[in-house]
Amino acid sequence: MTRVTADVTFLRGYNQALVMAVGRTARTFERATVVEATGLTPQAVSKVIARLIADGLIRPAGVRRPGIGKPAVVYELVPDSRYAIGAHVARRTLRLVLVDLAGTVHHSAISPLPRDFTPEQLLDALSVGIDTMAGIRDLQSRLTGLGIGMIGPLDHANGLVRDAHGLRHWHDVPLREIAEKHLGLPVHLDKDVTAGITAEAWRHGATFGDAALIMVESGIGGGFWLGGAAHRGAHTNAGEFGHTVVDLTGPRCVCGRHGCLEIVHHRAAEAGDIAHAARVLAVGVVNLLQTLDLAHVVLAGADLLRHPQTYLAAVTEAVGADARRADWLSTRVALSSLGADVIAAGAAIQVLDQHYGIPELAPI
Amino acid sequence: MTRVTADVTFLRGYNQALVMAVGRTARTFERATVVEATGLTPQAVSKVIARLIADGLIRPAGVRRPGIGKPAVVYELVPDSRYAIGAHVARRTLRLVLVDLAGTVHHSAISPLPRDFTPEQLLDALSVGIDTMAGIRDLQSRLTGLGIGMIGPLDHANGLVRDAHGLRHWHDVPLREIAEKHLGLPVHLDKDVTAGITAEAWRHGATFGDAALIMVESGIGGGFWLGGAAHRGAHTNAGEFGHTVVDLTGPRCVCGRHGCLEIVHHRAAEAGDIAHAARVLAVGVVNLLQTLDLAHVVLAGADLLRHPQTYLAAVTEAVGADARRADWLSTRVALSSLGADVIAAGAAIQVLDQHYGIPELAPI
DNA sequence: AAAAATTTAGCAACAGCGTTGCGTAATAGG
DNA sequence: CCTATTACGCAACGCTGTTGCTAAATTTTT
Repeated sequence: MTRVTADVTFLRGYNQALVMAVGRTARTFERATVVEATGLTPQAVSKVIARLIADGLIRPAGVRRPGIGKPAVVYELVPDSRYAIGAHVARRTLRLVLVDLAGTVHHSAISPLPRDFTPEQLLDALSVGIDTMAGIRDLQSRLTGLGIGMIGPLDHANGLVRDAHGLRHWHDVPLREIAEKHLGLPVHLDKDVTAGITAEAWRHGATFGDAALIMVESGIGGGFWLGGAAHRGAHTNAGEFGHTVVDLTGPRCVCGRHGCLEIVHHRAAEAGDIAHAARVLAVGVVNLLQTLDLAHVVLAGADLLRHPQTYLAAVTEAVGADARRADWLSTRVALSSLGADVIAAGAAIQVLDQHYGIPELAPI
Repeated sequence: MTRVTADVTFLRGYNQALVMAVGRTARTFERATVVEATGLTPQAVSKVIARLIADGLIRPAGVRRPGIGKPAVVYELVPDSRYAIGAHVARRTLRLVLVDLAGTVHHSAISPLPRDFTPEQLLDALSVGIDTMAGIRDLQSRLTGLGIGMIGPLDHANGLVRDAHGLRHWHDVPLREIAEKHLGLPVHLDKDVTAGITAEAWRHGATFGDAALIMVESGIGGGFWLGGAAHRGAHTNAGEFGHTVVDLTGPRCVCGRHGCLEIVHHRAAEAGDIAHAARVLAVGVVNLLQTLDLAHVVLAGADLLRHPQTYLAAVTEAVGADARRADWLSTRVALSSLGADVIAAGAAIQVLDQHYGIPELAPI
């Protein structure tokens, strides 16, 4: 939840979220751990911990004997105290996952969607899937909401699907509103790639720096994590990374320009030369690094994950080979740790993040 | 100043900065203006205003009679209550500007730097220039510091120049530290383009969304303003926008890759075809928009400003012509409102921003 | 000219945050 | 059994923005 002004209730939520962040990152922790990580006074941490225990979000988990002196109480996150469901809506499939407060994926299910499905058909599919998942455990009171990650363009702030590429019935659909009404759950809507990078950032913890998720799946998109938050751009349209020109004299792309990364990559892949396709993608990735100076690059997407090692090798090699990249310019390249679940899991995590993540201030 | 934990002193500084932001944006304002803009209660605004008046940062400026009822007190920023000096260090020149709290440039002076100047030579040039500027007015107590914007690579957080392109004597120079010692002023060091976009953001006020400053001057660089803050990347190396590949089969660039935006643009400009060069740059700008979805693009740099209308027209046309860009995807393209002063002014503004801008929280 | 209505300003009490000072509990070692 | 050490938390405090209410300054109405 973003807000403009800061009052004492903001302090409460903010410092509480700091402690939760420690709890997610470390399996167990004690008061001193939090004191060191945050700079809060021990007394303040005690108060925050008491509140979190009262909410059931963390719990004592034994003691640590420091050799001499009173033993320190060890705490741990209670992963199953809160859940969220995430949905990855693609052109022909719906993937649903159940994620707990620790960011662990508990169930994952994929189901087909009708060709050119309508909003109503999606809602029905969501409804069925959610009921199944919620029924597996008794989640009633612990389910915080549904996150939906899907292809854009869309308007994240207003929960509006503007004009999903290649889906005829999706023009200016107020999906968040109608889904909340239909499902009786809080709903959060975002672009697929943005949801994906959120999953990676949440799971890696606070030390996760600026990063991008590169997704190759029908098209090529990018999700960005910059300055400790997802970057969506001025109109929730950031990430159309596939439609950046890398070959001025290249073939014409569906978007009207020539030599877009997507079409050049697609031609190579179509011709069966995956290694070449991967090298083309790698050029685009290095372009991103030059522009944004990222600490992490995460590779994902169905088409990419069919040849994971080819792509990983090509991108790693291109990043490392760039002559301008000095030793202090380190960038870690990796395959998504969540595989095909990354988008859906990220969508779920965005819901958890709204409640238990660091609250943001949106100055005026 | 970034900090991890939030306490009441953070609230104080934060809400105070909100009021200052209103004061900078609007020429005059009253209590009700701030209440509406921030959501604070009138009583809270009164307290903040009282503190700011005590510090001499704002002052009453008459009354407004609302027709009926007690007249409202009108306030205004006191621009000359604080100053900062900004330096733009280029390969052969040093530009110094004096900027007041409102972001207005009062003096601007350019002086030559020796070929392959050393840190000592720069410090001497800075020293002379600063003494001159500080002598013009009696700034002693009102001078908040010196901001330096220069070519990279550098380490913003530690004030370290790593390896400035084309300057032999600039390897791992702790410029901030030695400059503070030599000049007796707080010093802030950043990349030129990042300083530049900060100037634009500060002057446009809070409604300024995600934006980029495109600078064409010997090389091509980009400064980014994303999510309400400057984006520097993981190693203060963001902005090497000129070294993104736009032509896979293009000529070899100094950086080792083929078909970088910079070399392709340079070849066109060298051949005298500025219109073509501008169109090449425009392709790069649209690439940025696809990736980052920006609300503003600001054009700057000595080479670009020699043909301002040619570049402005080419970029505006390319942004508008992109078939994928629907009507809701509006991006404003403009020339820098500060002209050649933009980098130096931005460096100065970064100093002012540290004191009177919105404080940031850096969670763990 | 006096009263009413309206708008703005600010004093005083309050709730809630993290901080500080200091006393208490729990352990190991002598 | 005493001491040193470590961890914990109550109570008072200073600070924030908020709330309730009164006072001040002006125009409009009577």
